[in-house]
Amino acid sequence: MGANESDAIEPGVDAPRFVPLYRQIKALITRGLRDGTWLPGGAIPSEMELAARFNVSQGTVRKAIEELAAENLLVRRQGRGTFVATHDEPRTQFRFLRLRPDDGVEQGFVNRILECRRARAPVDIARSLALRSGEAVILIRRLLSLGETPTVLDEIWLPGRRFRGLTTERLAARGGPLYGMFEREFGTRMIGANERLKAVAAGREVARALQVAEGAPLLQVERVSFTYDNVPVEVRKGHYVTETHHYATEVG
Amino acid sequence: MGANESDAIEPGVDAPRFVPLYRQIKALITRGLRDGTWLPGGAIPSEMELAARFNVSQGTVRKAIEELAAENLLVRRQGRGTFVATHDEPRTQFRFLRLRPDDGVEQGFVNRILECRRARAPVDIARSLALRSGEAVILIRRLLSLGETPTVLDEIWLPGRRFRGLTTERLAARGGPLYGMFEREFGTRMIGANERLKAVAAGREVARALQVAEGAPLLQVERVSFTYDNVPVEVRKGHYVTETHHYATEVG
DNA sequence: GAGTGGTCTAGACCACTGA
DNA sequence: CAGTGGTCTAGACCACTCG
Repeated sequence: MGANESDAIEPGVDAPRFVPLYRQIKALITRGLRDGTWLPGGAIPSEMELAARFNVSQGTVRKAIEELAAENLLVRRQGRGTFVATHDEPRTQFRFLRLRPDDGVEQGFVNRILECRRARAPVDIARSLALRSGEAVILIRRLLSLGETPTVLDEIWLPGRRFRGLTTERLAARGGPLYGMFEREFGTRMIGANERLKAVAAGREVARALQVAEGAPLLQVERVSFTYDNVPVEVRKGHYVTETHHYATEVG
Repeated sequence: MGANESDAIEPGVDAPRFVPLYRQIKALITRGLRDGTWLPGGAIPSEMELAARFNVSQGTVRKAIEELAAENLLVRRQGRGTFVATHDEPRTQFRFLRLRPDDGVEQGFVNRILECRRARAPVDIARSLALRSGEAVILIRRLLSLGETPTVLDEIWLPGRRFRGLTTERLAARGGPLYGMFEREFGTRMIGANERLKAVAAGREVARALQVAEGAPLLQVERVSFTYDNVPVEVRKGHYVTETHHYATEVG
């Protein structure tokens, strides 16, 4: 007998002996998403059509799509179709910026780009992005303000290859959320991220940028974001002022 | 045909015009969990038996169970059965205490009860617990340490009715996680919680208890936990030392 | 009314566990 | 080997959207 010809799932450390059909279908759909066959905001083919195309039953396609919808890669809308999730929706943005006003009255952030330049990856960034130390990266520094109040100072590291051509001008030209622009202009869609939070005392530089006293308590947020197949594509080091805001999350 | 006899779903503000069968089955199973018909760690009846009991197909029961498993109320184990989730498992504890060592080397916390007494609910606690201001509550103060290093100072508020008879002695007698004891001894299982995080400067009392300098940055964590049907049953105000640890979470 | 996703059923067979 | 959950199929019908 030949070797296992499944190329849908990479073997990993513990090669599973059995891969259900719907997982293979899921991998095929994921590939279409990654490749840009179907674009963010657009519809994918109907269940019936995918079932015919892959030569499986509708129920099998459905199970694959249900998992992708649970992972926020797809959005199902009864009567209309199944759509590729996009960052150009307020709901999605809320999921990625967890800072909320204590009094519940939402206000929009104003985004100011302080800097955007090419650099060589320091060791820690390189490790997080699965690059070699010294490889080309892009560094963005930006400030989010509420009205006149600086609130979030971010330092964003991106792999140079994937974001070639990203400049301050392009960032300034495009308002709106960064992740929306990344998926439109660079074909890189952020799927999720891991965050590590600490309370720290404001250093001199950060304190000045955020207009707080040196030594003031700040929420430090380190994020590693990934795209399809858990490939890391962004490191973000943020400092949040939590005087009138809090970081909201759910556990359980 | 008679009127719709479903008493499984409460109408809510927007009474849904259509409630699928599997949701009604889900509500019936949830009731059994809430009532203690099936206890944490124990098995619920098999899919076939539930299908027969409720007079629906196995597939419908399966869909109800799948949702409950996705919400971490049930745990499915192929070949063995479906079990009621319990806090007496390390996996579950990790989900509720998000503090992790920076270097990845896990260490167990030592739990010391500083105080446990009856009190009257302040306004904010009362509101969070859906009590009237001044109603009986239990206040626990406790310290989690890593070796000799105090790391987490918690102030825990519980509704007096539900936790009648909870004393320092009972807390001390039972080691292990609080939530495990709550579900065993008081029949109240914590399902999930919302947390609000801020960076704050240590006040005098807190600084002394955590052996840090007054004004040192601390991670303040305010938690409201709920049991079945989203009923709030605990308010927790914590201060975390994040010198060598971080709060880990996922976004997306 | 045509087309989409959503529900429900019935049955066959597979993967896994434990006695 | 019996019993459990897991997969896959096929078909019927329902709820919803939109032209």
